[in-house]
Amino acid sequence: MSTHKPFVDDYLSYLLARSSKLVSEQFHATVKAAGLNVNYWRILASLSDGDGLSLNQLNERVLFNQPTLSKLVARMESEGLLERLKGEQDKRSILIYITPQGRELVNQLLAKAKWHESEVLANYNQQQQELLKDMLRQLIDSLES
Amino acid sequence: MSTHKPFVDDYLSYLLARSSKLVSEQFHATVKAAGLNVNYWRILASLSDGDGLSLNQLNERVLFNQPTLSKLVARMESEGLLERLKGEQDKRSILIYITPQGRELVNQLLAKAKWHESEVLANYNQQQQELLKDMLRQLIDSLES
DNA sequence: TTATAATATATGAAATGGAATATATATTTA
DNA sequence: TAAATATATATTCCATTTCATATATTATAA
Repeated sequence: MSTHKPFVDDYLSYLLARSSKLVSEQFHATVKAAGLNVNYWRILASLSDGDGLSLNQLNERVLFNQPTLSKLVARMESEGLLERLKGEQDKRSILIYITPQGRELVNQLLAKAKWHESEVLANYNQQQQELLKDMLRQLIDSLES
Repeated sequence: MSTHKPFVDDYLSYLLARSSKLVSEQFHATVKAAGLNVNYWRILASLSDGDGLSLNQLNERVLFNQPTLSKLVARMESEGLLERLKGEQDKRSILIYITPQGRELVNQLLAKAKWHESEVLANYNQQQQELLKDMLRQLIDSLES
């Protein structure tokens, strides 16, 4: 009998997809309990440290595709979580801001997200945690260019 | 001016989602060029090292949700890539096998996938590559239990 | 046993996502 | 500057996914 390691268990893309899904899905329960859908949460979290991004800039962070993000942002505006303002210099662009209501929601969740992360990483010491994140950031940088 | 690090750039779930998406999307062009859609590829890759899994078992690997996988598998059968057999011991279950045609497709892609992975990881030495994968595997294990 | 609960998969209606394209504005070129 | 090209966002239409539930089979309990 073969002790051959399954393809997917040694395939980086699979390991990333699987870990990503497992980590984020655990947190989804919390997100939904706060009355948000997951895409809304991703958008708000991406804007949380500085809004006024254009749709394009926001999309570079959240990696949806453009029509999807366009529709999501429109819905979120109609639900009072975001505000869209036409760009001053470039009138094609639309700049996206978090409303006070959206801010309140995301602030609650940011704290919970950090707490959840610390649970997920409880088995690693501080140095290992940084190492993992650094490797991922490096990977992302190399793929973006 | 603040040099504060954006929330998402230090948030594990985001780093995983982003790296996962970037890595897999790069490879999608190859998958599509082979005439496959991405979900088909994931399913075939997950079965490549041992088929005859039940729908449930397969779903534990691919992490779709059950109706989605059920429909995908049905379509893939109708397109000649998979075969579905009713389970012997448990007649509720359905066991999924790759057809010769599906096997041929996936074999081509498995080789290309490994090559792509080596490109993605070119900046890391062998030891770092194993370290990254080990950390991800550990993370997955801890989340599955 | 027979009734009850649990499990594996399938199905249908509604929501969502994506490809192609439209619209509006900006930039470049002749 | 006028025309052509490029860019940012929106919209339409269609395929796919999801939620809820149905069906079939198995396991458990009375």
